[in-house]
Amino acid sequence: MKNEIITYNPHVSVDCVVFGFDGEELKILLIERTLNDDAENFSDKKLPGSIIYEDEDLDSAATRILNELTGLKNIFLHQFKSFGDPKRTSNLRDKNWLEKTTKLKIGRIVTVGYVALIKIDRKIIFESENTTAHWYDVKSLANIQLAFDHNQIAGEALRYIRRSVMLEPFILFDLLPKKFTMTQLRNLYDIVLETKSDVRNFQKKMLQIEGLEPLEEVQKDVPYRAPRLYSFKKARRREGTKARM
Amino acid sequence: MKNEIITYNPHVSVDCVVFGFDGEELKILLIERTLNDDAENFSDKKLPGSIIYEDEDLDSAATRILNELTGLKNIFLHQFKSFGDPKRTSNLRDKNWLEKTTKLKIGRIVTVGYVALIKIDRKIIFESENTTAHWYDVKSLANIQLAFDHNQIAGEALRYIRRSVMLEPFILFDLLPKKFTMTQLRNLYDIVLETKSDVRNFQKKMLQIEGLEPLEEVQKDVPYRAPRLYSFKKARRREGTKARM
DNA sequence: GATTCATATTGTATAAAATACAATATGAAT
DNA sequence: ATTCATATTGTATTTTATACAATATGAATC
Repeated sequence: MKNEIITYNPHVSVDCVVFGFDGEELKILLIERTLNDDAENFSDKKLPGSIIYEDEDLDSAATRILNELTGLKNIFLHQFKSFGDPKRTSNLRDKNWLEKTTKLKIGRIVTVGYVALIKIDRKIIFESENTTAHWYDVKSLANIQLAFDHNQIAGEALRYIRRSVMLEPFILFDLLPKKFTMTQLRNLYDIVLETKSDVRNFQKKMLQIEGLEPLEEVQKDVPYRAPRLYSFKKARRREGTKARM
Repeated sequence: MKNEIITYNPHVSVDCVVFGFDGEELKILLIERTLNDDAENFSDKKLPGSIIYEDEDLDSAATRILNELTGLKNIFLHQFKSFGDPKRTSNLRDKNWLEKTTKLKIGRIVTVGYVALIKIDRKIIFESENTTAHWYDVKSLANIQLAFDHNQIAGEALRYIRRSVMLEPFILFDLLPKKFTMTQLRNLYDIVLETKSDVRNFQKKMLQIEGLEPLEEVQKDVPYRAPRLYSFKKARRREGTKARM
């Protein structure tokens, strides 16, 4: 709600792929898109994203738009890929929705993809004037038809995260609550990398990550032996371990 | 030289960071940019790149533009990052040059960065009506002021390549001639990753890459013991080695 | 309080990979 | 025959990865 006149750049957008983890499943944040038109009347899902302002950096646009659509603040968004198929906005339904919501004549839009790994209990405005947000199982993406090329974008985001985890496994801690169990960490790791880790070997390997510390505390309200909790005190983010020979 | 009328999309461009290796130094392909204006008169360097067509995929645009500017064909270009600082085209010199060469009114341009690793003896049109191309030491980039934000783009490309090599060292073979020596391979590896490999250990490690084969042939015209030549027969490109635990 | 249940926790032996380290070989040039 | 400049090669040690399952814990139930 600024006073200045804001000009849109209707040729470029950003889309945010936000991942969460509930201890069991990898989740993705999607928002509802509805159109009540003379011609059409539908509701489906899309990634949080929108066209940028004319005088705005891409990173800033991603941060702003994610905030506007979900209320999320202080999210570390990382650019991972841009998508520029000239036909990516030409589906009739997408076209109608765009022109209705932006009130601009929309031609082709190149979109810049951003990804974030967040704790699933971060405060999200799930219902607002403009949007409805929800967490969905990443698994279920195969069965949901998202707007535009958002299925493709989400897929690429996942592949990007996978590569990142191979180089810097500790980025997974961004997805876990402040206190978590080793089993949660292992589940997450195996879901992202599509592996099946051995319980003992995994434990050993993780405990040599600097910053991962066992707490004198166990999980509560479990109907069996309570697992120990761990926390991650981020050391400096290192730029991947440097290969040496 | 097509007959159809081609429409530009003056809001989006691609820039190509093409790396080569001469056995000693990592090289980058830059083209000359000159402007003879009433006001200004200068010549400097830039990455091969340009605005895209309105009806053109990003990947196709990168391929087309690299070809138009350097004659290079069948180059595997990989998108690595987009750059969208609203001020990235607002330097006066850059602005003048853009409007002169495109004959379009140019506002803000978001550019999509592509990277390629090629054999340095690939046929390049170094001189043409429009452009002059040259290989430059990547090292020397610190002392060359490129057009726009091209220094930044080249830097990001290098960091991108570094990460890729950590996951998939065999991409380095794209930079080497069909037959190369172990010393060349080691030099290249060490330049890209900024390491200093031990000669014996490096040899051992490389020889377990499937596809890397010693030839019954040695380098010629060397004034000392001739080193053995190797070649790389690309097995299937694998998507990084999958971590297992 | 003994038993069941469901999950947590832990160790050891073996194999593979990474590292540290320098003497000898080769072929051209003198 | 000697020099020169670089190529080639092995071994011992350390570190890391892997394979594998018995015991511990605490809550719930009888």
